[in-house]
Amino acid sequence: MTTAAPRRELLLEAAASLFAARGFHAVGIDDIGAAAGITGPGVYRHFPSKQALLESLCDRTMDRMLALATDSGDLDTLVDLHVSLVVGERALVSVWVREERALAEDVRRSLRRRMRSYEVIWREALTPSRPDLDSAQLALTVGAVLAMLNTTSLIENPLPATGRAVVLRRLALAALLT
Amino acid sequence: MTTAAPRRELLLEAAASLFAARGFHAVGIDDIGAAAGITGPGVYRHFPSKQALLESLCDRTMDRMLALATDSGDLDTLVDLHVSLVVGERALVSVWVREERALAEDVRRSLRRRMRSYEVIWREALTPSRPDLDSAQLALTVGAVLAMLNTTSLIENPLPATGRAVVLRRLALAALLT
DNA sequence: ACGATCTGTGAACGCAGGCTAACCTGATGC
DNA sequence: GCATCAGGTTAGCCTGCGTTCACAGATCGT
Repeated sequence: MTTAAPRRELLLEAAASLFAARGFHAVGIDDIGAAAGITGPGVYRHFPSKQALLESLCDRTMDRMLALATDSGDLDTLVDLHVSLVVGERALVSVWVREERALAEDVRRSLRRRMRSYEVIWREALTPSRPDLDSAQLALTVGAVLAMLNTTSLIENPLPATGRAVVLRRLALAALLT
Repeated sequence: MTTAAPRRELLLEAAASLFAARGFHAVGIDDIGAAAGITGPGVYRHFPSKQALLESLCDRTMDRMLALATDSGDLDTLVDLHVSLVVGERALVSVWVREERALAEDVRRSLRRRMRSYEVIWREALTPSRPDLDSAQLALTVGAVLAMLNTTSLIENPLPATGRAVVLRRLALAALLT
């Protein structure tokens, strides 16, 4: 399964699950190293700082989201892909959602810009279905639905992944199109 | 307006807006004191620790939510009241949503228990309208919709409060009832 | 008058935790 | 065979920041 994963990747995975479970500030460098099989300072052979680790994770999340967006045009598959991302990569998404603030200002701006362009794609996909909404209402609608899907990554629920996906997809489409 | 507010209250308001704007860990005791008109250590005349400040804020938020829930029975007014809380007390809600993790374990458990009882009220109000959902689906639906409303407190949008409330109300009802 | 209490101040303490320094080692290339 | 380097290790530095301490004015009951 995780055979012969390069150390750098191990560190990212370890950081993702630790940050998701306990939060950025509550996790020490030593914890991250230990979870990847080395000691704390060893981490600095692969990343220049603890923040850089968080940056890589958030960047990666955003990369995946934007990749989804370029793949497909209509709203339906947009929702589908986003839901599958959120359900499939819970740790990554929840870290991005909750710890974005711990990033340096410039990195945050860059991330927000990319997020904004993602939202624009959603708005454009939604616009034809909702001529009743002005642009501010459209923006709030898309923002709220995306927030719902994203923060769902940290809700605990007995449903298996496929069940979650079905419910979320229905919720999102109902909110967007009703 | 804020004439003759007792210092303790000033501190809570200052902490709320600072935590909301910059995050718990990025705000120092000195900042909080300064925003309330005193120096850092003076805060300890009113609160035993920085965490206690956060606890008070989260407790207060939860108090308000539970107060709403007991006031009214049917889903429609439940949504209405929650939306008006979220729109009216953005700082309080966003602090609770994002900084809950910084709390001590026992306080968190207590808060979660109260939140859970709030969600149960929502589920009971929703159940008659949705006989098609089993209990896990119901729980996820309610959790997702509440998460949407709550996290909306940190979305920036040109719409005025009333406009926001209208959109959010429609989104929530659509997601819940469709 | 006058202690007591409440609320505020400046100075300093303690310590957690991110990061650096110095050293070690096995693989690799020439 | 030996220099080099990637990738570890342990020990320790150092800064920020939450918190405590000793003290100073008000305000107040008696």
